Amino acid sequence: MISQKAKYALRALIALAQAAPDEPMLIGDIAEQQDIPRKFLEQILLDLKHRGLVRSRRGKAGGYLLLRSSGDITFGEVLRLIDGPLAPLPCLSKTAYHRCVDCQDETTCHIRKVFADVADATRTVLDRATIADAISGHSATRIVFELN
Amino acid sequence: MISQKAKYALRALIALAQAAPDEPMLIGDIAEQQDIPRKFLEQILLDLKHRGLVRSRRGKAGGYLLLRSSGDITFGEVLRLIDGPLAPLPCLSKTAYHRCVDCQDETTCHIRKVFADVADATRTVLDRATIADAISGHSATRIVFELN
DNA sequence: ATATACTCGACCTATTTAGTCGTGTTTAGT
DNA sequence: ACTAAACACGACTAAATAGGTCGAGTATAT
Repeated sequence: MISQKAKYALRALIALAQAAPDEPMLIGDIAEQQDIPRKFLEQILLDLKHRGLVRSRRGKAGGYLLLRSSGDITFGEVLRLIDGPLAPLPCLSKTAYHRCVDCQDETTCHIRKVFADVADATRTVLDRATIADAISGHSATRIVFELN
Repeated sequence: MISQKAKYALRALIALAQAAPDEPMLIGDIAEQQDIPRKFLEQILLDLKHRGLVRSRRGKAGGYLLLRSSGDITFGEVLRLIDGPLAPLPCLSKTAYHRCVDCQDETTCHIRKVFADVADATRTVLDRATIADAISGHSATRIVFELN
């Protein structure tokens, strides 16, 4: 399960992508439109800003704007920044690899091989799906499963 | 990330599958072989027993045995029983569906569509991969990704 | 000036995770 | 029947995470 925070982040980005491209959108407006606790959303947008996904303007006529194109922001990127690595095991993360604490031998680990397939699949889907895709309802990836 | 508990459960099942088919294996032996805290493992094996994956014999010459064939126990089943639903959103779980608390309209939810692909992929992989597959190192599913 | 709006560290509560403990019950062997 | 071996099981605990909230501060347009 992804965190509530990550859901909020994605919904906020979708709201920004749907807003007028050059008029900043207020935190309060995003919060109300998307039904997100306002103070919590402040925190989230700040994270997104620090990571360069959005920019902000303070004071009157301030608010938030998408800094990059909605077709250029992937679900994978957002989830990694809010929830951490996508991989089901730390030893399978490409972006934040570290050994499983109690792993005796990674090359022969029986469960690792199964989860490598899971990691691969989720990474592919989430790193291809953009905010723009989500809005259009168009899926970026078609997945075909074949029996081995 | 899957929980430590689920990893332990999978490793314990793998150990049982690799043991002599009709001689019970001691909790202590599984714990030592797999480097799992013994008391914690007791709890886990009890869960697996209540769900019918293993059976136990008490007293001298007691221990645990696999109740079903290792080719019949899937990773999906084990993960669901230890960690709960596989789906990344509650509204995408086939086994434990429930509405996202703050969802305004499920049919038009933009993030749901993307995560539906993720859910599909992980379900497919995990519900096909068995304990026997894990031991043999043979992958049950080949996944092909196509651009849409 | 001043009202508006973002900034940001600190704080908070409930739940979950990862165990541990101790007592009880069952069983095989003598 | 006794006893040692082994599982059963509810209760307990510490630390981390999730999901927020608070309040003082800073920038900006008018």
